[in-house]
Amino acid sequence: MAAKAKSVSRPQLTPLDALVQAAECLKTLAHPHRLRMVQMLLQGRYTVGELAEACGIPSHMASEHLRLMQRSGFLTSEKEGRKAYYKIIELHLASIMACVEARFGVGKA
Amino acid sequence: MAAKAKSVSRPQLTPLDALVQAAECLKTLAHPHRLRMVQMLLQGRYTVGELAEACGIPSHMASEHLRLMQRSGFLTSEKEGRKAYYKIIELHLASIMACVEARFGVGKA
DNA sequence: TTGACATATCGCTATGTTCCGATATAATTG
DNA sequence: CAATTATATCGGAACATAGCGATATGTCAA
Repeated sequence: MAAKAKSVSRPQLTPLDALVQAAECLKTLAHPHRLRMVQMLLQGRYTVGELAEACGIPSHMASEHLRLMQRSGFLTSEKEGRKAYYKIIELHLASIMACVEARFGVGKA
Repeated sequence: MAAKAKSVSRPQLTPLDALVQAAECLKTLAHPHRLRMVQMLLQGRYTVGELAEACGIPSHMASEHLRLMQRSGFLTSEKEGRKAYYKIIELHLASIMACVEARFGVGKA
């Protein structure tokens, strides 16, 4: 099967089901408050309340964003007393956030 | 004071309005067919029909995805006869796709 | 135990997105 | 010119998501 010129120059395509997963992860990330939370969590451990305050949202909404990211495998949480600390477990988030910061600035922009 | 890490280690936050823009861009990217199109376009120039076929969707839907990405400043198009060639103009897409491929594989995964 | 606090969950509404058929425009071919 | 091809746009149905008040759960302090 001689194929068309194209099939020669496209050895580098990600399979569709991987792209479906990738799209879901990007969708999870694609929210300003969730981006802020990820950015903070890449620098340390924070509670729901701290993240909520930094985003200027009620803490029950921060809780929902965090739950969503936890379901996507981005985060995990540890309870300490009545507080819940979240932290990053998906290490690729660091490089993706670096890309985002390279494009959209990191404070000084 | 015991340098509660926090106030000291927090000079690195992206302003909220930049995160709003970033979230919009990520949302634009967060679709499997659009990821496929971007991945292909990072390797060359393609027409609407070629991209549609690679995604297995009707070309009028490819056209909509492409228009969306054009509005987000990712792409531009050039008409040649009755065909329309699209190509990447947002160069940061290369590094973001590299992150995505690092996490989700690029064919061999 | 009572009350305040921190977090989590539920139900609802408003809004947005995806997909699709139908139709429109524009270039090429016969 | 009419028919075909390639792309673009419109309108609507199905579905998903964001945000919010109300409420629930678990923890601490007095």
